[in-house]
Order: sequence, then C-alpha cells, then structure tokens
Amino acid sequence: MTFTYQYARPALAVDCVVFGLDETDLKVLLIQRGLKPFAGTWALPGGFVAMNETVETAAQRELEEETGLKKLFLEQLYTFSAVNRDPRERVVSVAFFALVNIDDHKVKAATDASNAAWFSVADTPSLAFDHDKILGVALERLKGKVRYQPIGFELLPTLFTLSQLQFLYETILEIKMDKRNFRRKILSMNLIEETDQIEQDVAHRAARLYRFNKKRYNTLLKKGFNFEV
Amino acid sequence: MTFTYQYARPALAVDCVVFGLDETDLKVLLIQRGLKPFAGTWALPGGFVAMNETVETAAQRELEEETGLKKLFLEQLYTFSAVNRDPRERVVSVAFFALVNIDDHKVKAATDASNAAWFSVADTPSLAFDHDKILGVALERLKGKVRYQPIGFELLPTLFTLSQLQFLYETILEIKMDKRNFRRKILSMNLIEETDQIEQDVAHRAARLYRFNKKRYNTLLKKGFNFEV
DNA sequence: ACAAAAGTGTTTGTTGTACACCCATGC
DNA sequence: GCATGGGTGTACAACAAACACTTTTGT
Repeated sequence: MTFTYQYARPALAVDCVVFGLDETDLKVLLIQRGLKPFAGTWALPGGFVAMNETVETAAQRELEEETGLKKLFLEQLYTFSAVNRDPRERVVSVAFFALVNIDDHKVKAATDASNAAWFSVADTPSLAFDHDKILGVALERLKGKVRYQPIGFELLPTLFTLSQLQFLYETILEIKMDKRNFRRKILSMNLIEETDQIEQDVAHRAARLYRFNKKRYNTLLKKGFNFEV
Repeated sequence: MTFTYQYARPALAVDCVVFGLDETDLKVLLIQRGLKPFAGTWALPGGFVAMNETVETAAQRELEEETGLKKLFLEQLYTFSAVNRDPRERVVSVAFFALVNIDDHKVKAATDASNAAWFSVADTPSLAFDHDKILGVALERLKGKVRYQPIGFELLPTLFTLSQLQFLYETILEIKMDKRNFRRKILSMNLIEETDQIEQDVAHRAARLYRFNKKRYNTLLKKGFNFEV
C-alpha cells in the first residue's frame, strides 16, 4: 500500500533527549543504530510519527519501544528541519527533552549486547544525523529551565536528601553552591516537605529525606509565586 | 505531478504570531481567509513548507507573501500536531512568534478591502483552526520571555523614550511600574544609550531619545550578564 | 498661566552572600 | 577514635520598593 499526494511532503519524526542523573554526573540516554544510515553509530532514540498520533504521543511510544521508559516527564524542545539533516530523504524532526530518575529506569550498560545506554553528557560519542546539535539545544534548555521551574525533582527519587538536590543543581549548572544558603533558600519556598525518614546504609550520619510537594507548588503558582534557585 | 510514499505523511505547515505595539496596546497581525475551510474567518498568517526550505525559511516567506513583512525578529514557538486540527486532512504546524515595530510595518486597516489587519490581543475575534490556542501559547511565551531577554526593543522604533519602554513592559506584563525605579534599573544595565536627540512634535516637554546597544548586550552576555526587568 | 509629561534622590525593608564549627553515625 | 558527610546562625552588602515634587515645553 502506498500514499499519494499532490505536493511533496517531508517525513515527520521525533527524537528524544532523555536526561538522567547518577551519583557522579548528568547522563543522556543513547541507542546504537542497527540500520543504515549511520549503522553502529550512537543516536538519540526516536522514530516516525504515525497518522493517528500527536508528536507527543509518538515521542512517548518510541521511547517505550526503544528503551522501555514509560510515563516520564517529556516536553517539546524544538523542531529541526534543515533540508539535508537526513541523508536518505527529507525528514523534519520534532525533538523532545525528558527527565527521568535513572535508578527507576536502569537500561543495560553500554558494554553489553543491548543497544541502549547512559552516557555522561560531558563525554558523549559523536552522534548520528544532527543529533549532536539537538543534544546541545536540549542541554541549554535544561540549564535555562532547571533554575526557574521545579523540574529537577524529576531526576531524583521520590524521597531525596537536600545534599542530593544541591548536587543536582551544582552538576547541571556547573557551579558550586553554599550549603547553608542553599538549604535556607530551598526550604523557605515551602515546596519540599520533611519526611520522618532518613537515608539507609550510609557510612556516616544519615541525612533526612524530603519530598517535593507538587500540590503546594500548583497552589503557589496560582498566587503568582516564582520558583528560583 | 504527484508524490507517492510508502507510509502516510502529515502535511507540514507554519503559522506566525506577529506582535506589534502601538500607543494604546499590544496588537497581533491576522489575515482573513479567502478559501475554505474557514473562508472569511480571521487566522494567523501561515502556509505549507516547501521541500527546499526549513520551517524558519517557510515562516519568513509566508509572512512576506501574505503581509509584506520582511526581516523581522522570528522565533520558533511550538509544534502543534493534534490529529484533527485541520478538518481537511492531517496537518502538523510549526508555530513562530515574531515582534515588529508596528509603525515600520503598517498594513491596511481591518475595515478596508485588504485581508490583513492588526487586532488588539485583548479583543481578537475567534480564529480559524486551533489558532486561538496558538495565540494563547505565543502570548504566554512573550510574557515569560520579555522580562528576561531584551526582545522588547524589537517592538519599538530604533530611537525611543524611556516612557515608551516602560509602557511596553507595563502593557505586555499587565502591571504598573514605578517610573523612577524603572529608569534607574534599566539605565544601570548599560544596555541602552542616550542619544542627543529628543522627541519631536509633542505638546509638552520633549523626552530624550535612547537606543538599544546590541553590541554591548552581546559583550555582557559573554561575561555572564543576566538581563532582567 | 496652565496642562502635560519629563526628570530626579532618599529611606526602608528584603534578599543574597560569605563564612566555620559541632554533631551523629558506621567502621 | 576517626573519617565522613549532616546540620546549623550571623553579619554585611546589594538590591528592590515606596514615595512627591520641580522642570520644561507647547498651547
């Protein structure tokens, strides 16, 4: 079966930049291409948009198919439409960026047989198509956004310590922050709430665990509150 | 001539939200549709993307064709892909938002024979397709962005008074600002420079004219400067 | 001389920044 | 008992907010 149109149409695809954070740095999820073009090269997960789905749905579906990731924070990033970005034919791609808690979404390591792996963003291989560029735009967006919207929590487990949260900002923004000032500021927003639990299995004093209060954030938003770290 | 593909493809279009500012309020540029569907209804200027152009190029081309506007500040906004957003067939549209100095770009008034006109954003008619939604997203983006990036100047003539600049922020953000504080803050950034010219033909004391120094802005950016009004 | 908008400083409160030590726990 | 990170307060500087009158110009 084929489809015929009066005017030429670009193919429409989606690509996803999935960020995760581990104990050492910011990671991005890549897949190794099995098919031409760029067979064997690492690339962003993605694929073509079907006729009965939005680009958002397509992005979610592709991510799940290629990496098993489900129900994650996914946001439209930018649409890339350079005429020759795909050597086969004209493909316009809507890029998304996603944040996940890396522990909840372990994929197989780069060294095994699988073709999906987390790479440190500071140390990614050269990617297929214009994916290096897409990754660059995503990183910029993440840096710009994490400071003014409480999206960083998507990278952490439900319960987290204040040190983990500070590490998150220090890693993404590539700056050092003062521990006391950071705590004072973040707690004064009343967006994260103390739990009665503490860290387990650490070789030093266990830190208190906190949780992000999304309900409260929505309430404050309506009153004109501005998140800022 | 026709074009045949192995898989179905959505058509790809662009739509532009063009903002202008006059003495009274924020305006948006609309065109009245001549063809079905929605013949006679007001809509955002836009059209289909050709195979040899990026979506950015297409947006610029369509704007020039439909409204005569050239060389303006144009930025990708969002890609709209709801399955039924166009009643004819599946069309995915990449929306742009643009800022122009309305005096340099007079289009014919809504009342005459022409089919392009400026409407107050506070008082737009119901638009074709999902264009009401696109306009809403564009407004949000404008409000969010104008405060942290010096894009407001695109809405003003090259030479402007501080009162005009203040009026711009007050109008877009829908807030009142203190004249003395506003002046102090904006001048302390060293981004706008005094000229030796003053307003002409006003029935009161003429205000000094200023100009935005883009070069200086780029220099400051590199040093890690943050614009904020 | 009056109407209209331009232009100008000071005070007070709020927020950000810099900085160092004791505490609790596991080994 | 020591190594490791957890947790805490204060002083000073910078910035934001509130506020009213004089000046200039055209009619």
